Amino acid sequence: MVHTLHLSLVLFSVHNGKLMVYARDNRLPSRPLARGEHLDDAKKALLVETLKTKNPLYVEQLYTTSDPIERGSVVVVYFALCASESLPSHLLGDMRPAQSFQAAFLEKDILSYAIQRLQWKVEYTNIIYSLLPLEFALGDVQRVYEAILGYSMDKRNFRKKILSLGLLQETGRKRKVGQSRPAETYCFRKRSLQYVNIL
Amino acid sequence: MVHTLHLSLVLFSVHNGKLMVYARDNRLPSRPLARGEHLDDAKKALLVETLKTKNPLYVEQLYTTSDPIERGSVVVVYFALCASESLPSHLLGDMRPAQSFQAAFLEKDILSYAIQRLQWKVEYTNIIYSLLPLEFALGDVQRVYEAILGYSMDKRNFRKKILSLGLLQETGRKRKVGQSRPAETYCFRKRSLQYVNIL
DNA sequence: ACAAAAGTGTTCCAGATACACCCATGA
DNA sequence: TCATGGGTGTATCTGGAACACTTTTGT
Repeated sequence: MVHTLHLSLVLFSVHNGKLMVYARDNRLPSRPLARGEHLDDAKKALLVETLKTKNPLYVEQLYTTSDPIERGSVVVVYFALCASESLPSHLLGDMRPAQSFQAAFLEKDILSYAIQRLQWKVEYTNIIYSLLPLEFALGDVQRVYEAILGYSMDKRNFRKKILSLGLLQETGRKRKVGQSRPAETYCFRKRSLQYVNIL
Repeated sequence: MVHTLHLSLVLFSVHNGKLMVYARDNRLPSRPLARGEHLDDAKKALLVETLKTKNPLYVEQLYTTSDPIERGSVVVVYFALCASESLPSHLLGDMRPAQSFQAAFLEKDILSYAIQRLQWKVEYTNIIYSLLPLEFALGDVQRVYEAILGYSMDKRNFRKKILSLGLLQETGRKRKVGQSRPAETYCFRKRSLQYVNIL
Protein backbone atom coordinates (compact mmCIF):
# COMPACT_ATOMS: atom_id res chain seq x y z
CA MET A 1 0.00 0.00 0.00
CA VAL A 2 1.78 3.13 -1.14
CA HIS A 3 0.73 6.71 -0.93
CA THR A 4 2.00 10.17 -1.53
CA LEU A 5 2.14 12.22 1.58
CA HIS A 6 2.54 15.96 2.00
CA LEU A 7 2.91 18.34 4.87
CA SER A 8 1.18 21.72 4.80
CA LEU A 9 1.68 24.69 7.02
CA VAL A 10 -0.67 27.36 8.29
CA LEU A 11 1.61 30.12 9.52
CA PHE A 12 -0.06 32.74 11.69
CA SER A 13 1.11 36.07 12.91
CA VAL A 14 -0.61 39.10 14.39
CA HIS A 15 0.12 42.46 12.85
CA ASN A 16 -1.61 45.79 13.38
CA GLY A 17 -4.38 44.17 15.34
CA LYS A 18 -5.11 41.65 12.59
CA LEU A 19 -4.59 37.93 12.48
CA MET A 20 -2.45 37.25 9.41
CA VAL A 21 -1.80 34.05 7.49
CA TYR A 22 0.98 33.25 5.10
CA ALA A 23 -0.16 32.10 1.68
CA ARG A 24 1.78 32.47 -1.54
CA ASP A 25 -0.19 32.25 -4.78
CA ASN A 26 -3.23 31.39 -2.72
CA ARG A 27 -1.65 28.16 -1.50
CA LEU A 28 -0.36 27.19 1.88
CA PRO A 29 3.31 26.23 1.93
CA SER A 30 3.70 22.51 1.48
CA ARG A 31 6.34 19.84 1.12
CA PRO A 32 6.33 16.14 0.26
CA LEU A 33 7.44 13.62 2.87
CA ALA A 34 10.62 12.02 1.56
CA ARG A 35 10.86 8.26 1.45
CA GLY A 36 11.73 6.90 4.86
CA GLU A 37 11.81 10.39 6.32
CA HIS A 38 10.44 10.85 9.82
CA LEU A 39 7.41 13.13 10.02
CA ASP A 40 9.04 15.35 12.61
CA ASP A 41 12.08 15.85 10.44
CA ALA A 42 9.90 16.73 7.50
CA LYS A 43 8.03 19.21 9.66
CA LYS A 44 11.27 20.91 10.62
CA ALA A 45 12.38 20.96 7.01
CA LEU A 46 9.13 22.54 5.92
CA LEU A 47 9.54 25.23 8.54
CA VAL A 48 13.07 25.97 7.45
CA GLU A 49 12.07 26.05 3.78
CA THR A 50 9.28 28.45 4.53
CA LEU A 51 10.93 30.74 7.04
CA LYS A 52 14.50 30.42 5.74
CA THR A 53 15.60 31.03 9.31
CA LYS A 54 15.12 29.20 12.58
CA ASN A 55 12.82 31.54 14.36
CA PRO A 56 11.31 31.34 17.80
CA LEU A 57 7.85 30.02 17.24
CA TYR A 58 5.23 27.53 18.22
CA VAL A 59 4.31 24.58 15.98
CA GLU A 60 1.59 22.01 16.40
CA GLN A 61 0.06 19.33 14.27
CA LEU A 62 -3.43 20.23 13.22
CA TYR A 63 -4.87 17.19 11.50
CA THR A 64 -4.50 14.85 8.59
CA THR A 65 -6.79 14.56 5.63
CA SER A 66 -6.99 13.11 2.18
CA ASP A 67 -5.84 15.95 -0.02
CA PRO A 68 -8.87 17.98 -1.10
CA ILE A 69 -7.09 18.80 -4.35
CA GLU A 70 -4.80 15.97 -5.34
CA ARG A 71 -6.74 12.72 -5.31
CA GLY A 72 -5.08 9.79 -3.58
CA SER A 73 -2.71 12.01 -1.69
CA VAL A 74 -2.71 12.55 2.04
CA VAL A 75 -1.81 15.81 3.76
CA VAL A 76 -0.67 16.37 7.32
CA VAL A 77 -1.41 19.95 8.28
CA TYR A 78 0.55 21.91 10.88
CA PHE A 79 0.00 25.32 12.26
CA ALA A 80 2.72 27.63 13.43
CA LEU A 81 2.74 30.91 15.30
CA CYS A 82 5.37 33.58 14.95
CA ALA A 83 5.66 37.04 16.43
CA SER A 84 5.41 39.53 13.59
CA GLU A 85 8.64 41.14 14.82
CA SER A 86 10.57 37.95 14.17
CA LEU A 87 9.00 37.13 10.81
CA PRO A 88 11.66 37.15 8.12
CA SER A 89 11.06 40.05 5.79
CA HIS A 90 10.68 37.95 2.64
CA LEU A 91 7.42 36.59 4.03
CA LEU A 92 5.81 39.92 4.77
CA GLY A 93 4.47 40.43 1.26
CA ASP A 94 2.54 37.17 1.41
CA MET A 95 0.96 37.60 4.82
CA ARG A 96 -2.73 38.31 4.43
CA PRO A 97 -5.50 38.91 6.97
CA ALA A 98 -7.02 35.58 7.90
CA GLN A 99 -10.49 36.96 7.34
CA SER A 100 -9.69 38.07 3.79
CA PHE A 101 -9.61 34.56 2.38
CA GLN A 102 -13.04 32.98 2.59
CA ALA A 103 -14.82 31.99 -0.58
CA ALA A 104 -12.40 31.09 -3.33
CA PHE A 105 -9.46 29.97 -1.23
CA LEU A 106 -8.84 26.31 -1.93
CA GLU A 107 -7.81 25.37 1.54
CA LYS A 108 -10.39 27.38 3.41
CA ASP A 109 -11.59 24.44 5.50
CA ILE A 110 -8.08 23.93 6.71
CA LEU A 111 -7.75 27.60 7.45
CA SER A 112 -10.98 27.95 9.35
CA TYR A 113 -10.22 24.87 11.40
CA ALA A 114 -6.76 26.27 12.13
CA ILE A 115 -8.29 29.52 13.33
CA GLN A 116 -10.69 27.62 15.56
CA ARG A 117 -7.88 25.58 17.09
CA LEU A 118 -5.88 28.73 17.64
CA GLN A 119 -8.84 30.33 19.39
CA TRP A 120 -9.27 27.37 21.71
CA LYS A 121 -5.59 27.10 22.42
CA VAL A 122 -5.23 30.75 23.24
CA GLU A 123 -7.97 30.41 25.82
CA TYR A 124 -6.48 27.60 27.83
CA THR A 125 -2.75 27.85 27.34
CA ASN A 126 -0.10 30.54 27.31
CA ILE A 127 0.85 30.08 23.61
CA ILE A 128 0.29 33.77 23.12
CA TYR A 129 3.95 34.11 24.05
CA SER A 130 4.81 32.85 20.59
CA LEU A 131 3.05 35.79 18.99
CA LEU A 132 4.74 38.48 21.04
CA PRO A 133 8.28 39.84 21.07
CA LEU A 134 10.47 39.27 24.11
CA GLU A 135 9.47 42.57 25.64
CA PHE A 136 6.04 44.10 25.26
CA ALA A 137 3.35 46.20 26.89
CA LEU A 138 0.09 44.88 28.28
CA GLY A 139 -1.79 46.68 25.54
CA ASP A 140 0.11 44.60 22.99
CA VAL A 141 -1.01 41.40 24.65
CA GLN A 142 -4.59 42.55 24.67
CA ARG A 143 -4.45 43.46 20.99
CA VAL A 144 -3.16 39.99 20.13
CA TYR A 145 -6.00 38.34 22.02
CA GLU A 146 -8.52 40.59 20.39
CA ALA A 147 -7.15 39.90 16.93
CA ILE A 148 -7.38 36.16 17.45
CA LEU A 149 -10.71 35.99 19.21
CA GLY A 150 -12.33 38.66 17.10
CA TYR A 151 -13.85 40.77 19.83
CA SER A 152 -12.64 43.50 22.11
CA MET A 153 -12.23 43.35 25.84
CA ASP A 154 -12.32 45.67 28.78
CA LYS A 155 -8.84 46.98 29.47
CA ARG A 156 -9.05 46.90 33.26
CA ASN A 157 -10.47 43.41 33.47
CA PHE A 158 -7.99 42.12 30.95
CA ARG A 159 -5.05 43.50 32.92
CA LYS A 160 -6.28 42.15 36.20
CA LYS A 161 -6.75 38.73 34.68
CA ILE A 162 -3.51 38.46 32.77
CA LEU A 163 -1.46 39.74 35.69
CA SER A 164 -3.17 37.44 38.15
CA LEU A 165 -2.04 34.42 36.14
CA GLY A 166 1.55 35.13 37.05
CA LEU A 167 2.80 34.37 33.54
CA LEU A 168 4.34 37.78 33.11
CA GLN A 169 7.18 39.56 34.74
CA GLU A 170 7.78 43.30 34.84
CA THR A 171 10.99 44.38 33.23
CA GLY A 172 11.13 47.68 35.07
CA ARG A 173 11.67 49.38 31.74
CA LYS A 174 9.29 51.61 29.84
CA ARG A 175 8.61 52.03 26.19
CA LYS A 176 7.79 55.33 24.52
CA VAL A 177 5.73 55.38 21.36
CA GLY A 178 4.48 58.56 19.76
CA GLN A 179 2.91 61.30 21.79
CA SER A 180 1.50 59.24 24.59
CA ARG A 181 2.37 58.03 28.02
CA PRO A 182 5.18 55.44 28.05
CA ALA A 183 4.07 51.88 28.74
CA GLU A 184 5.62 49.63 31.33
CA THR A 185 7.01 46.55 29.64
CA TYR A 186 6.76 42.91 30.55
CA CYS A 187 8.20 39.61 29.43
CA PHE A 188 7.05 36.01 29.82
CA ARG A 189 8.43 34.10 32.78
CA LYS A 190 8.41 30.94 30.69
CA ARG A 191 8.38 30.77 26.94
CA SER A 192 7.09 27.23 26.77
CA LEU A 193 3.63 25.73 26.61
CA GLN A 194 1.67 25.75 29.85
CA TYR A 195 -1.96 24.94 30.47
CA VAL A 196 -3.72 27.75 32.26
CA ASN A 197 -7.22 29.09 32.21
CA ILE A 198 -6.80 32.37 30.47
CA LEU A 199 -10.37 33.35 29.70
CA MET B 1 7.46 9.80 -2.84
CA VAL B 2 5.59 6.75 -1.65
CA HIS B 3 4.77 5.62 1.84
CA THR B 4 2.86 3.04 3.72
CA LEU B 5 0.09 4.46 5.76
CA HIS B 6 -1.90 2.86 8.55
CA LEU B 7 -4.81 3.84 10.71
CA SER B 8 -4.89 2.92 14.36
CA LEU B 9 -7.74 3.06 16.81
CA VAL B 10 -7.89 3.76 20.51
CA LEU B 11 -11.29 2.50 21.56
CA PHE B 12 -12.45 3.63 24.98
CA SER B 13 -15.31 2.55 27.13
CA VAL B 14 -16.19 2.98 30.78
CA HIS B 15 -17.07 -0.09 32.77
CA ASN B 16 -17.47 -0.53 36.52
CA GLY B 17 -16.07 2.89 37.20
CA LYS B 18 -12.96 2.22 35.15
CA LEU B 19 -11.80 3.67 31.88
CA MET B 20 -11.19 0.72 29.58
CA VAL B 21 -9.22 0.44 26.34
CA TYR B 22 -9.41 -2.17 23.66
CA ALA B 23 -6.12 -3.86 22.88
CA ARG B 24 -5.67 -7.32 21.48
CA ASP B 25 -2.28 -8.95 21.93
CA ASN B 26 -1.06 -5.68 23.37
CA ARG B 27 -1.65 -3.88 20.08
CA LEU B 28 -4.20 -1.31 19.11
CA PRO B 29 -6.42 -2.31 16.20
CA SER B 30 -4.97 -1.08 12.97
CA ARG B 31 -5.55 -1.19 9.22
CA PRO B 32 -3.58 -0.09 6.16
CA LEU B 33 -4.92 2.66 3.97
CA ALA B 34 -5.73 1.12 0.61
CA ARG B 35 -4.33 2.72 -2.53
CA GLY B 36 -6.45 5.69 -3.54
CA GLU B 37 -8.76 5.16 -0.58
CA HIS B 38 -10.06 8.22 1.19
CA LEU B 39 -8.96 8.54 4.79
CA ASP B 40 -12.53 8.86 6.03
CA ASP B 41 -13.55 5.69 4.26
CA ALA B 42 -10.62 3.84 5.75
CA LYS B 43 -11.57 5.13 9.18
CA LYS B 44 -15.09 3.77 8.76
CA ALA B 45 -13.73 0.46 7.53
CA LEU B 46 -11.43 0.19 10.53
CA LEU B 47 -14.35 0.80 12.85
CA VAL B 48 -16.44 -1.83 11.17
CA GLU B 49 -13.59 -4.34 11.21
CA THR B 50 -13.02 -3.75 14.88
CA LEU B 51 -16.56 -3.53 16.14
CA LYS B 52 -18.15 -5.86 13.57
CA THR B 53 -21.31 -3.82 13.99
CA LYS B 54 -22.21 -0.22 13.40
CA ASN B 55 -22.57 1.03 16.90
CA PRO B 56 -23.49 4.41 18.20
CA LEU B 57 -20.21 6.02 19.10
CA TYR B 58 -18.02 9.04 18.83
CA VAL B 59 -14.89 9.06 16.68
CA GLU B 60 -12.24 11.70 16.31
CA GLN B 61 -8.84 11.93 14.73
CA LEU B 62 -6.12 12.11 17.34
CA TYR B 63 -2.89 12.75 15.49
CA THR B 64 -0.47 11.40 12.94
CA THR B 65 2.99 10.10 13.58
CA SER B 66 5.76 8.16 11.98
CA ASP B 67 5.13 4.64 13.17
CA PRO B 68 7.05 4.03 16.37
CA ILE B 69 7.44 0.39 15.43
CA GLU B 70 7.58 0.02 11.69
CA ARG B 71 10.23 2.35 10.30
CA GLY B 72 9.18 4.42 7.29
CA SER B 73 5.53 3.94 7.93
CA VAL B 74 3.08 6.61 8.96
CA VAL B 75 0.13 6.08 11.30
CA VAL B 76 -3.00 8.15 11.66
CA VAL B 77 -4.47 7.53 15.08
CA TYR B 78 -8.16 7.85 15.92
CA PHE B 79 -9.93 7.56 19.18
CA ALA B 80 -13.44 6.26 19.60
CA LEU B 81 -15.86 6.18 22.49
CA CYS B 82 -18.51 3.56 22.99
CA ALA B 83 -20.96 2.95 25.81
CA SER B 84 -20.06 -0.32 27.44
CA GLU B 85 -23.68 -1.45 27.01
CA SER B 86 -23.36 -1.25 23.24
CA LEU B 87 -19.94 -2.83 22.97
CA PRO B 88 -20.20 -6.02 20.95
CA SER B 89 -19.49 -8.96 23.20
CA HIS B 90 -16.54 -10.30 21.23
CA LEU B 91 -14.57 -7.21 22.33
CA LEU B 92 -15.19 -7.56 26.01
CA GLY B 93 -12.36 -9.99 26.62
CA ASP B 94 -9.82 -7.53 25.24
CA MET B 95 -10.95 -4.45 27.08
CA ARG B 96 -8.43 -3.56 29.76
CA PRO B 97 -8.24 -0.73 32.27
CA ALA B 98 -6.45 2.20 30.69
CA GLN B 99 -4.22 2.54 33.74
CA SER B 100 -3.08 -1.09 33.55
CA PHE B 101 -0.92 -0.56 30.48
CA GLN B 102 1.93 1.81 31.25
CA ALA B 103 5.45 0.52 31.03
CA ALA B 104 5.82 -2.20 28.45
CA PHE B 105 2.94 -1.29 26.16
CA LEU B 106 4.34 -0.36 22.80
CA GLU B 107 1.89 2.34 22.04
CA LYS B 108 1.79 3.93 25.46
CA ASP B 109 2.53 7.44 24.18
CA ILE B 110 -0.45 7.17 21.91
CA LEU B 111 -2.56 5.91 24.74
CA SER B 112 -1.59 8.55 27.24
CA TYR B 113 -2.13 11.28 24.69
CA ALA B 114 -5.54 9.80 23.90
CA ILE B 115 -6.46 9.84 27.56
CA GLN B 116 -5.40 13.44 27.85
CA ARG B 117 -7.45 14.44 24.84
CA LEU B 118 -10.42 12.58 26.25
CA GLN B 119 -10.04 14.40 29.55
CA TRP B 120 -9.96 17.78 27.85
CA LYS B 121 -12.85 16.96 25.59
CA VAL B 122 -15.03 15.72 28.38
CA GLU B 123 -14.56 19.03 30.17
CA TYR B 124 -15.69 21.31 27.43
CA THR B 125 -18.09 19.27 25.33
CA ASN B 126 -20.96 16.89 25.87
CA ILE B 127 -19.21 13.83 24.36
CA ILE B 128 -19.97 11.95 27.52
CA TYR B 129 -23.21 11.01 25.78
CA SER B 130 -21.23 8.55 23.70
CA LEU B 131 -20.18 6.63 26.79
CA LEU B 132 -23.65 6.26 28.24
CA PRO B 133 -26.65 4.18 27.23
CA LEU B 134 -29.78 5.90 25.99
CA GLU B 135 -31.27 5.94 29.45
CA PHE B 136 -29.27 6.33 32.63
CA ALA B 137 -29.22 7.70 36.14
CA LEU B 138 -27.31 10.75 37.27
CA GLY B 139 -25.04 8.55 39.34
CA ASP B 140 -23.99 6.78 36.13
CA VAL B 141 -22.98 10.05 34.57
CA GLN B 142 -20.95 11.00 37.59
CA ARG B 143 -19.16 7.65 37.60
CA VAL B 144 -18.19 8.09 33.96
CA TYR B 145 -16.72 11.51 34.64
CA GLU B 146 -14.87 10.22 37.64
CA ALA B 147 -13.46 7.28 35.69
CA ILE B 148 -12.15 9.56 32.97
CA LEU B 149 -10.84 12.38 35.10
CA GLY B 150 -9.49 10.16 37.81
CA TYR B 151 -10.88 11.92 40.85
CA SER B 152 -14.18 11.91 42.66
CA MET B 153 -16.67 14.69 42.94
CA ASP B 154 -19.31 15.92 45.32
CA LYS B 155 -22.63 14.37 44.42
CA ARG B 156 -24.80 17.41 45.11
CA ASN B 157 -22.61 19.84 43.25
CA PHE B 158 -22.25 17.48 40.34
CA ARG B 159 -26.01 17.12 40.01
CA LYS B 160 -26.64 20.83 40.21
CA LYS B 161 -24.05 21.48 37.55
CA ILE B 162 -25.02 18.78 35.10
CA LEU B 163 -28.71 19.59 35.37
CA SER B 164 -28.12 23.32 34.99
CA LEU B 165 -26.51 22.71 31.60
CA GLY B 166 -29.81 21.59 30.18
CA LEU B 167 -28.25 18.72 28.25
CA LEU B 168 -30.39 16.14 29.98
CA GLN B 169 -34.06 15.37 29.95
CA GLU B 170 -35.97 13.44 32.58
CA THR B 171 -37.64 10.34 31.26
CA GLY B 172 -40.13 10.15 34.12
CA ARG B 173 -39.16 6.50 34.55
CA LYS B 174 -37.23 4.94 37.38
CA ARG B 175 -34.68 2.20 37.46
CA LYS B 176 -34.34 -0.35 40.21
CA VAL B 177 -31.01 -1.95 40.93
CA GLY B 178 -30.32 -4.19 43.87
CA GLN B 179 -31.49 -3.31 47.32
CA SER B 180 -31.51 0.43 47.04
CA ARG B 181 -33.81 3.26 46.20
CA PRO B 182 -34.77 3.37 42.50
CA ALA B 183 -33.03 6.09 40.50
CA GLU B 184 -34.81 8.56 38.25
CA THR B 185 -33.56 8.15 34.71
CA TYR B 186 -32.52 10.72 32.15
CA CYS B 187 -31.55 10.83 28.50
CA PHE B 188 -29.58 13.32 26.40
CA ARG B 189 -31.60 15.94 24.57
CA LYS B 190 -29.06 15.85 21.74
CA ARG B 191 -26.72 12.99 21.00
CA SER B 192 -24.34 15.08 18.94
CA LEU B 193 -21.26 17.07 19.78
CA GLN B 194 -21.87 20.39 21.50
CA TYR B 195 -19.40 22.74 23.09
CA VAL B 196 -20.38 23.53 26.64
CA ASN B 197 -18.42 24.31 29.77
CA ILE B 198 -18.94 21.22 31.82
CA LEU B 199 -16.39 21.58 34.60
C1' DA C 1 -3.94 73.06 25.31
C1' DC C 2 -4.69 69.09 23.18
C1' DA C 3 -4.29 64.45 21.32
C1' DA C 4 -3.12 59.66 22.30
C1' DA C 5 -2.45 55.69 24.72
C1' DA C 6 -1.39 54.07 29.61
C1' DG C 7 -2.87 53.20 33.93
C1' DT C 8 -6.08 52.40 37.88
C1' DG C 9 -10.68 50.46 41.78
C1' DT C 10 -15.16 49.33 43.14
C1' DT C 11 -19.56 47.21 42.91
C1' DC C 12 -22.33 43.48 41.62
C1' DC C 13 -23.67 38.90 40.34
C1' DA C 14 -23.17 34.11 39.05
C1' DG C 15 -21.18 30.09 39.59
C1' DA C 16 -18.02 26.99 42.40
C1' DT C 17 -17.21 24.80 46.71
C1' DA C 18 -17.95 22.75 51.09
C1' DC C 19 -20.78 20.20 53.74
C1' DA C 20 -24.64 16.10 56.26
C1' DC C 21 -28.79 14.07 56.48
C1' DC C 22 -33.15 11.55 54.97
C1' DC C 23 -35.40 8.25 51.46
C1' DA C 24 -36.85 4.02 49.04
C1' DT C 25 -35.91 -0.48 48.29
C1' DG C 26 -34.58 -5.57 48.81
C1' DA C 27 -32.50 -8.86 51.67
C1' DT D 1 -33.53 -3.69 60.80
C1' DC D 2 -29.94 -3.03 58.05
C1' DA D 3 -27.30 -2.29 54.00
C1' DT D 4 -27.21 0.07 49.61
C1' DG D 5 -27.23 3.75 46.59
C1' DG D 6 -30.56 7.83 45.55
C1' DG D 7 -31.89 12.24 46.53
C1' DT D 8 -31.84 17.05 48.55
C1' DG D 9 -30.44 22.75 50.43
C1' DT D 10 -27.68 26.39 52.41
C1' DA D 11 -23.82 29.37 53.41
C1' DT D 12 -19.67 31.02 51.77
C1' DC D 13 -16.16 32.22 48.59
C1' DT D 14 -14.19 33.42 44.29
C1' DG D 15 -13.84 35.03 39.88
C1' DG D 16 -16.06 37.50 35.94
C1' DA D 17 -18.43 41.62 34.21
C1' DA D 18 -19.59 46.30 34.05
C1' DC D 19 -18.13 50.74 34.36
C1' DA D 20 -15.10 56.34 33.90
C1' DC D 21 -11.58 59.11 35.07
C1' DT D 22 -6.59 60.56 35.73
C1' DT D 23 -1.64 60.34 34.07
C1' DT D 24 2.21 60.93 31.09
C1' DT D 25 4.09 62.15 27.14
C1' DG D 26 4.85 64.69 22.36
C1' DT D 27 3.22 68.24 19.38
